[in-house]
Amino acid sequence: MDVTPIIDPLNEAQREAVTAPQEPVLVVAGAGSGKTRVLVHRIAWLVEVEGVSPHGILAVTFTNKAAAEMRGRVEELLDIPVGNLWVGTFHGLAHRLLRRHAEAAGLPQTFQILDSQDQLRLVKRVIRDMELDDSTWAPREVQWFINGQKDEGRRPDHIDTRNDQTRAMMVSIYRNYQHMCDQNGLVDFAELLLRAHELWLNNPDILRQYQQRFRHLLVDEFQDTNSVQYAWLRVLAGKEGILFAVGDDDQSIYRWRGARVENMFQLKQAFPAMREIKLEQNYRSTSTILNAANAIIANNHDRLGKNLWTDGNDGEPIRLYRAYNDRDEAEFVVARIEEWVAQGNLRAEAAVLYRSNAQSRVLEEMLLAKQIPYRVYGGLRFFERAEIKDALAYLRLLENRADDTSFERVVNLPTRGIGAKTVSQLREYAAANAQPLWDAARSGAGGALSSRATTAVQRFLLLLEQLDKDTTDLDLGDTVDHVLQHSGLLEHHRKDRGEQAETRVENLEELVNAAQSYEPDAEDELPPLAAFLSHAALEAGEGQAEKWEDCVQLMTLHSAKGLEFPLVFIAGLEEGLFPHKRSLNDPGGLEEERRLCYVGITRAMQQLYMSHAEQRRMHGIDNYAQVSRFVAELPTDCIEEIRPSIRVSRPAFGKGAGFRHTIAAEPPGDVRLGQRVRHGKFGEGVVLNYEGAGAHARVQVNFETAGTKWLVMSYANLELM
DNA sequence: TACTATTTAATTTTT
DNA sequence: TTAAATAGTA
Repeated sequence: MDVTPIIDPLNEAQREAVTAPQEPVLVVAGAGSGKTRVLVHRIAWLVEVEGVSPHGILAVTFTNKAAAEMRGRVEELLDIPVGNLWVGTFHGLAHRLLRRHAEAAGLPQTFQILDSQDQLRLVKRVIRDMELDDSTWAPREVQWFINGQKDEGRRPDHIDTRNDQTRAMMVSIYRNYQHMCDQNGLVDFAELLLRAHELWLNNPDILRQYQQRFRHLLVDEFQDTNSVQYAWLRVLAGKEGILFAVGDDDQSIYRWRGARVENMFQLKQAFPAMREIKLEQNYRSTSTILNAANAIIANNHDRLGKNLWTDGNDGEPIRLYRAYNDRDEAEFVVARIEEWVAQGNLRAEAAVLYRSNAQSRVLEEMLLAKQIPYRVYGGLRFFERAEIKDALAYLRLLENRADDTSFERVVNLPTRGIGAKTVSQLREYAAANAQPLWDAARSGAGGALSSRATTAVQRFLLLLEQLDKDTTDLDLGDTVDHVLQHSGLLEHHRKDRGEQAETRVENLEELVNAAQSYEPDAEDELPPLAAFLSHAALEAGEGQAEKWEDCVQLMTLHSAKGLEFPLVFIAGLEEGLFPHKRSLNDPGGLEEERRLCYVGITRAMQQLYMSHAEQRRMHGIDNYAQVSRFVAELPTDCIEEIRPSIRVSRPAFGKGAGFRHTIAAEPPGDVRLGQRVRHGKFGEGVVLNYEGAGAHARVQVNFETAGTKWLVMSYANLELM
């Protein structure tokens, strides 16, 4: 057998990982060190050389994209279809297990998946039903709480609420929410994982079956696993399972979403035989860029520790630009991109990275003004669009009449005279009788509805029954088409004028296409419609399905993870923005920001620009910030500061012009960050922040006794100390 | 029921 | 500033 294609393209460390004996392995893979290659080749090695059947291998990733790529590359390398190899996301695999063992998992066969939008709606409803004030119990925070608990594997009963009223209330919302999900056969993302874990724990025979099958567990991006995912893996591995984990602790940027880097550190205890291999040779960036990345991340503690290197050349220095304001910064970035393109490079090779989405705005305006095509990552995905979700709600009701979320979504869409009043009557009746809205509607809420409402509701029920009947013999594409035509949804959007309405109609037509060309995963053994609905929830689709055009890439640092670009800009390196002020409270948060910076830097292949603005307009008011601490952490010999060319006058935007601007560029009065001040009423304190200029300038002061306050400079009469 | 005015809050988002 | 959600009005 010829193993050259499998081991030849590998460097020494990669080869050690790929050809390691069948024992637990942890691969600490730095950015750009070829971790996907190692995973793919490891699978090939196991199959081709070690004689392991693909049937006995499970490979887990976080994103559908990564899963698809891995599957594709394995098939390419092995040159044979590997149908019974399980490759998928944690959520996808958990979903598959729950479908296969729905009963053992305590779920109805027809359970539906809630995406985070659906989940938020449901949380809102629960809060309302409990007659709680939703400003005290902000639905987003409650959702956050519930998911946080689930990510840690905690059910309501596991949570200690002694001496904590707030927590106790959170838990009872959680409990009611879960009750609602169970009643309606709904499963949110976190629940997929938690249930799958509980499936192992409660059904030893099922667990054993999978333990015997999957002797090899390969996990990508291990630093991003949360507690439940980790527990799920450990239980599945048992005593015999062989774990091959790949990850980079320095690229852990999802702690705030439940990811636990510690899982990576604990592996050695959990699997004493664990062999640790570091991939430090980088094939992406110049050594200047790598030096900068290494220097930044060296400021973090709690690392496994590694140093990226390359045998490539130094490349160009990292350019640092200090802008007057955000527009100046954008202008600078766009000018550099124009140069890049003028040198014959592709726009698509340039990426602008930023900390928060709002920053894209100025950049977009500038790109628009210069007529440079661009693409902003993020935003609504195809299956998350309102009109698509409406259509899916009809389809979900066909699958599962007990899906109240979907019921409420479309019961009056298009409008058919079922107003808020009627729905709330139905809801009340359904709650009182512990039955789905569908059943409540069938009984006309026990006769409580007005005759007009009753007819309207009956018409809706009949419509759905009719849709169900008419689509029994249709294939998936025709079913979706039929539902769109006969539910009145398409008509509803067609009669709407305007560009947006047109897009909506196009999207709905696209949905039919998507259904027509959808190929269910053979392993999932689901009826086509059910499979399609799950697919829609688990894989939200592309952001903008635009046709390919050579455009500049704009995205947050988070969404840049895993990507690479010849030319990279990191914009907005300012204290309070990056690192973000909301992560400064705890040291862990700051370290995560630093890792984010590390991720950003390591995206760059050839050229890296970093910039910050003295003045930045946020939420409509001008803010002043100091340069990010991360800039100071860069080695000075990697950096070349770019001085703005001398201009006759400083750029002043809007009214006011030069004079005003001169004042604005300085902190109000003589106040500086960290300055001690005294106030007549509040006593002594320290200046934390300031914003605005002239008469509107405000400072934030942390007083020793009075706490933190925002004060208007012209009134506060602060005494400098 | 649909449109308009007002209020409120604004970090990151693989599934 | 702005987007979204809510409240109020025709």
